[in-house]
Amino acid sequence: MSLELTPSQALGLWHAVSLSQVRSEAHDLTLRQMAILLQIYLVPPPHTVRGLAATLNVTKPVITRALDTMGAMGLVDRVRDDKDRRNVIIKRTVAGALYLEKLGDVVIAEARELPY
Amino acid sequence: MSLELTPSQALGLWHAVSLSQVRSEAHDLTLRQMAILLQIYLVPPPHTVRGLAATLNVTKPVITRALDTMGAMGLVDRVRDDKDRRNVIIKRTVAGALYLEKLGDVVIAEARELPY
DNA sequence: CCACAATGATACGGAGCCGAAACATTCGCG
DNA sequence: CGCGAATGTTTCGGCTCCGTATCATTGTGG
Repeated sequence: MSLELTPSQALGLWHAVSLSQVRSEAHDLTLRQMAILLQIYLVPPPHTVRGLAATLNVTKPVITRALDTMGAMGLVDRVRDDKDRRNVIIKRTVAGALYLEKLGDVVIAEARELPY
Repeated sequence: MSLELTPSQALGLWHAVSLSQVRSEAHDLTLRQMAILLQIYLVPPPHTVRGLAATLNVTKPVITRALDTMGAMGLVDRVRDDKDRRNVIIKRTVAGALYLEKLGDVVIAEARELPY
């Protein structure tokens, strides 16, 4: 059975999680960065700059810069593809997995405490 | 009964909605702006700059600037409080309500199409 | 081999947001 | 009245992100 939400639940959940993120997080990710991170961790590899750019419907420099930023945070890693050295394969990290695990916990907790 | 999500559902929902926002939206709101907008529309008025700053745990200029931006987009409106002219009351707009209604629709649609 | 395509990174000018501090206006209270 | 507190705005320098164009490296096909 699919997950059926009422309009009140949908916006209430988005509100509660956004609020939680804003309140707690000193260094929050951009919506684009968040989407890239989730794509990397929730969709089977391999992930490339070009592939992510096509999926998110943004230009390649957007992906490169986001990977620079999140790479510096330790959330992702980049490795050259040895079969085709033009490609860069984006790798997951323990820190990235932990980051998203915490995000999932927040979503679950806020969903549980929603009114009706 | 409360809304119980599995970790997979929680992150999958966040992923799908973020992706949808990034792909479609030319001019996306900051996480802070989103939190402010949702706070204004989901919590009973009145809303003031000071109150929002305290709720979101940010400084007042953050609220002022976000209201400038979202006001220019027509998503919110500002009116001086006649009882205490130091206060500014933040008002909802039709465009803002419509914007959030569409966001709610996206969340509901993505939740419905989540795997297991 | 060599010209061309593909991939990702970089340069550059512009725009938006940030935190801290200073500011203008209004209220309250002695 | 007058002075300090409260409220919201503005200013400042700095940082990040953006889009376009260009570059460097690597693969591919004739």
